[in-house]
Amino acid sequence: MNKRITIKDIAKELNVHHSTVSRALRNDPRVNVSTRDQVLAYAREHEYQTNMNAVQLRGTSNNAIALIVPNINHTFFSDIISQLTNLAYGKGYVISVFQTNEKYQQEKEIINTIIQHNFAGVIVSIAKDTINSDHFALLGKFGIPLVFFDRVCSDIAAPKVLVNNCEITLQATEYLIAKGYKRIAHVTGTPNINVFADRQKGYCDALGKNGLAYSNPLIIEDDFSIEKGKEVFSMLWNSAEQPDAIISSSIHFTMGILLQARSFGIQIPQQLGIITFGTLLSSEIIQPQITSIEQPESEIAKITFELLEKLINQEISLHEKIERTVKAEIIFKESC
Amino acid sequence: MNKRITIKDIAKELNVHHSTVSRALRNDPRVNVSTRDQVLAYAREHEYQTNMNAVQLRGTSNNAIALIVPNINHTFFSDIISQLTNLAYGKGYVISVFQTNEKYQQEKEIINTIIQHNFAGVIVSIAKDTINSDHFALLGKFGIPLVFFDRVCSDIAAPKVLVNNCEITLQATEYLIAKGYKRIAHVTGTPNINVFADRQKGYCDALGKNGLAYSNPLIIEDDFSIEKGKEVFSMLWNSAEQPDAIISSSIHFTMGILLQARSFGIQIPQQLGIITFGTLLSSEIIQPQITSIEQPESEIAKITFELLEKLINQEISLHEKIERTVKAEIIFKESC
DNA sequence: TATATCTTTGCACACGTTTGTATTTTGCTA
DNA sequence: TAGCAAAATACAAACGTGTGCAAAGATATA
Repeated sequence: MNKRITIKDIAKELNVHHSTVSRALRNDPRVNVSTRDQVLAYAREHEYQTNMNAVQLRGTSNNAIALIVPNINHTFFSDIISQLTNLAYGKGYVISVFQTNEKYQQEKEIINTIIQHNFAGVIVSIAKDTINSDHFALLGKFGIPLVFFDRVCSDIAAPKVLVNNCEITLQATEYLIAKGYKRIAHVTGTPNINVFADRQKGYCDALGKNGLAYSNPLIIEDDFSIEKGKEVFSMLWNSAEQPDAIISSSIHFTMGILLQARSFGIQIPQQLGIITFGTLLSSEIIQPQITSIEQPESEIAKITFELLEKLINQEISLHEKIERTVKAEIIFKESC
Repeated sequence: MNKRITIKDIAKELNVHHSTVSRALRNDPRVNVSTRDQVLAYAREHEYQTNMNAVQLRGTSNNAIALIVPNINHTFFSDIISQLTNLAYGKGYVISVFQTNEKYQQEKEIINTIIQHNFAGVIVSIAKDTINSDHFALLGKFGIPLVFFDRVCSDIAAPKVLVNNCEITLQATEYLIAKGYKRIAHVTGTPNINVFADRQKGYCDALGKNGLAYSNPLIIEDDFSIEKGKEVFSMLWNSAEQPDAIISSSIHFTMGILLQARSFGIQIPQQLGIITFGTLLSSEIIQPQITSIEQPESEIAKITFELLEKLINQEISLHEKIERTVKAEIIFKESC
């Protein structure tokens, strides 16, 4: 394990001042071509690597972006992580991914870490637990650019990239109504999060518009898992308000519902209509094929990254109240 | 946007030397309790945050770990990322995730970035493209601890966490043979990678042991995708060597194969037996249920992290040639 | 009261880099 | 060849922390 070589080492070896070496490495025209070539050659030869901690300490630059998501291993998020990582790589940025596990406390500590490491910018989709938003305000105090996507904090001034959850859920619900379904259940997440609040609004609006009263027992808010999906479905199916259709906010829920419905011998779409948010690796593989609402992950990633970049380059300001809404799409299949 | 407050600011305000503040913040017993409390109070009040760049520049510590994977949005990897992130969080480390997209060039540049940022350690699963391993050797030269998992570099001295790919594929193949299948195809990845070389060896060994000659046309090496799966299956099925069973190294391949087989009206398991590596969100959902080989992601993550931690704490050395092999498991279902 | 011991604080330097300014060297012109 | 501008290099300070060592102050011991 050789000690790492520094700019000063090169300077000493070549009998020049280390400032000259610094300039040479950055191709400053002020340094003589021959000495520059000498420096570059020596640096390459001895595998010189910039010490970014020193660079960043001076405050000159920082190419690290932090990405905070509730769960890395949910398709929606891992797709976006993947896309963002590639976008960032292309622009010379490095992305660090953080996972909150839906916990407010973790989110808070992560924000502290980000401030301490002086990240150039932050991209966030907030945790379910998150009620207080002081930690995001803190980022602002330290002048660290911030962009929200999907799950946002309404009371923080920062660009937001949203999905048209309300609208698309309204459309999906009306589609079910048009198909003749009457007792439509909505299985979703906590309305503390804009995403699920919006979907619930769309759902309720659709029912209202079509003269169907919505009854609380048909709205279920819970944590996403296949097991919960099974439980929830059993409960719904055996209740007085037995639904004839379900809109599910999570593919995990949907899996559980499908499995349980199958074990009950329920015919889809005849006895039960289903529309789900999200998708499997290949949705075609499931019989019957499920009508789903697909979110444009790569578009979200692209817009989000562009906004953060503009924020970093000060082309836009945190206080401009920018909101971009991208359109989800209903993929019509056989489940309703 | 307030300028960020530093240790010196606190010192000036409280009329003490900044070294005293530094010690106070780290709970050094050498500093008087009352001054320490004063410092802590002031720091909390004014939202002081350590500047990690300065700390790391001094070389005292670094709590950032880099994780390099070929693809973030493959279940196997996103599961491991998720697990590792949680483990690291619990121990006060921060994990940065990098994605190579299976490209050698990107992997190389990522390694440079890691060296430049002085990461405390690196966890890697290498890209398909990677032939040369000099960049990993470079990490060693800079004294940065390194652990490989799953896809490893055999010629680099670093701990490796492996899956018993050869053994489990042998078992799976023999299982198919025992079930009466005779022309077993193997659809897999490039043998440049140990993972796929091992699986191929297990497959060939099983055939050999059971007096079945293996013919090249039944071994397909390609990049993973559903489309490729479809193509490959069409090709196989229409070839002279039409297989009666397939072992697939990728769930993407398997999806393609299943879809194509279904469109051909092929009966599973009667006309075609299938065993696949990997799993869907819920494998039960597919009819018939597919016999699969499941890898213990959380165990891999756990062992990998423990090894890296020991390396960082110098409890073990890079040259100890540590190899841990974890066991995959065949989940028997209806597809053969 | 003088001396020894312990507690608390201050001082100065180091980490590696960048950058404004001063200084030296070079090349050119009169 | 003196003089001067231009080119090249050197110097020094700064970023924010941590730490060995010295110094000062407080307390205890003889």
